[in-house]
Amino acid sequence: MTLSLDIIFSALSDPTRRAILAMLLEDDMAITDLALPFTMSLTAISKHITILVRVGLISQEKRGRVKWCKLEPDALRDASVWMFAFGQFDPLHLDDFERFLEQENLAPNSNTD
Amino acid sequence: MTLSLDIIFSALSDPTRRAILAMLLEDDMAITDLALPFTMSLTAISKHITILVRVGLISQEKRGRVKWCKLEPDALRDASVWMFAFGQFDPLHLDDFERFLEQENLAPNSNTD
DNA sequence: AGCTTATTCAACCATTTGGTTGACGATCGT
DNA sequence: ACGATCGTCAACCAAATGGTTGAATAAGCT
Repeated sequence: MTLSLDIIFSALSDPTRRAILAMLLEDDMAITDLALPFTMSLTAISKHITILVRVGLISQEKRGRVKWCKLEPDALRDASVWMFAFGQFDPLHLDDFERFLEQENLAPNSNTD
Repeated sequence: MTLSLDIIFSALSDPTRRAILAMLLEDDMAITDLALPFTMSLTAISKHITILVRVGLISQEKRGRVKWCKLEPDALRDASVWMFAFGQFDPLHLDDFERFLEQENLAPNSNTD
């Protein structure tokens, strides 16, 4: 349990990996496509994705020769809870979250029609 | 901004540092006291604390020869918002948080008396 | 069958990280 | 003034991290 926090936070500490996750927020993608925006090698991106898969933030399904990557936000749950336990000292946080969600139309109950 | 997420998540990825933060959740403490529960050297703990100060998670006030450390949970704000933006795919999260806060008596409005 | 595309593997490299020890500067108590 | 305590500094070390290149595997196209 404490180990999973180690590797989750560690996985999130790299900007390339966070960018990959952000891309998957839009849609499921193949590894080659995920690598496209970056200047670094495909191998490097592949390694980053391996790390994200290992910590459960990404799941993969191989169809033909292409591996489709899918965001698994549930893997953030423990880390979210941990962080929120510390954030509690600032009484504005919960409101902040809700306001953020409203703004971004990301709230679970935001009726976006 | 993206740099601060790097260093915040990186700071959180070490179990010793998270343990230090947890200790400061109870009370402000001196560095020597923070080091007490750990088997590693005082120097090692001092370095960990330096990192936590650098990313803003701890503030320090020197009184005499002892440096008092204080938790600064606001430094978690950006990271919390980032994580929550990803967690939004699971509609249970907000409830989870609130339930967790209630259980732990950590909610901003939990009347603990 | 043969070329192309998708992805990983293996080996290597530089830098960062997390730890150690021993010495050092400051401050406190007596 | 002296010894103990608080904390950092400097130098060092092993292991992990993030990247590279070149070759290998596997699947699709024609």
